[in-house]
Amino acid sequence: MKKRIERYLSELKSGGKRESAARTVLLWVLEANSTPLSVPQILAALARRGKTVNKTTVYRELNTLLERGMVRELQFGDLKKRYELTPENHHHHLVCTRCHRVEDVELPRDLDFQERQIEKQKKFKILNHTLEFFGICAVCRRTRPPGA
Amino acid sequence: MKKRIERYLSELKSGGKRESAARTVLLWVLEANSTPLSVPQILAALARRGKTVNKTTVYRELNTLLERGMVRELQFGDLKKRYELTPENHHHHLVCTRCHRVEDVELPRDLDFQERQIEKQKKFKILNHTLEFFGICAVCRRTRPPGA
DNA sequence: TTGAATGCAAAGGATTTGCATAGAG
DNA sequence: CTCTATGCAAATCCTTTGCATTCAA
Repeated sequence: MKKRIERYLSELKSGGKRESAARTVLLWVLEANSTPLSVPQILAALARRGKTVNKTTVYRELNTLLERGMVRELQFGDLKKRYELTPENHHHHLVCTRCHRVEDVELPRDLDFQERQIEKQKKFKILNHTLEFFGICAVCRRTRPPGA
Repeated sequence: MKKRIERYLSELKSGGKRESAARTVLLWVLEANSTPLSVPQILAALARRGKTVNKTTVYRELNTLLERGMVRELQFGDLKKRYELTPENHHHHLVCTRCHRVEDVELPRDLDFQERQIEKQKKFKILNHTLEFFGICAVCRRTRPPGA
C-alpha cells in the first residue's frame, strides 16, 4: 500500500475516523489517477474495479478528506467539481478544450510575487489560488491545428 | 444608453438577432454590476428592477452573448457559473471566502511570460486562462482577523 | 408575414439530506 | 456495545429541452 494512503488513513484514525473499505478504495482511486476526477468519474472508476460505493458515500467521504486538506477541489468550467489528492508540488492545469484531457504544469516561481503585491495593495489576505489554462493540447494540435 | 450596450445590440442585429426587451435589460444588469453574476443573481437583480424575465430566457441569452464573446463565463468554486461583460482590461478576481464578495485585480504583467514558457515546453496552445485568488477581504479582516 | 424570442412545464445532472441499517473498534 | 459509516430514496439546486405562443422587423 502506498505510503501516502497509509499516512492519511492513520491520520484519520487518530481523528476518530475508521478504516473502512469505501474510504480505502476511494483513496486508491484518487492516488491511481493523476488528473482531478469528478464524482461521476470516481464512481465509474470504482465500478471498473468491481467496487460498488454509493455516490452519497463518495460525496461525504470527499468532504471528510477536504476538511483535512487531504484532497483539493477544482472546477474546469463545467458544472462538476473535481477532486485530486492534494499535490505535494503546487501546480496548475492545462485543460484541452477539444479532448478534455488535463495535464499538470508547474510555474517556475508560481505567483508568490503577485500574491504579495495584491496583499499589500488590496489588503486582501490570500489563502489560496486556482489557475487553469485552457487551450489545445499537443495531441489535438497534431490531429487538427488550432486554427482549423 | 451606454455605448457598449448599443454596440453589442447593433452587432447582434447585424447577425440577424433582434433588439428585445429581455436582451436589453439583461445587458443593462450585466453592465451595472462590476462583479460576475450567477443566473440566480441575475434573476434577482431583474426582479429588483421590476423586470420579469424567465430563467430559460436568461440562460439562452447568456449563451448567445457567450458565443459572440460579449460575456465571459467564470466559476468561483461553487456549482454556479458566473457571467460578466467581457472586460476590456484583462483581469482576475479576489473571492472572499467569508462574505463572498468579489473584487477585480489586474496583474502588472499578467501571465504572458508564463504562457509563452508553457507553450514552448508543453506544445500546448493556450487560448485562455482563469485565475482566482481566494482569501479574506479587507472588510472581513477588520471584523475578524483571518486567524481568528 | 415570418423567423426570432419568450414562457412554462418537465426533464437532466450534480449534490445534499433524512433516516434506518450495517460495521469497525 | 457504541458510534461511525453506508445505502437508499427523496429533495435541492442549477441548467437544459420541448413545445406552443408572442413579438420585432
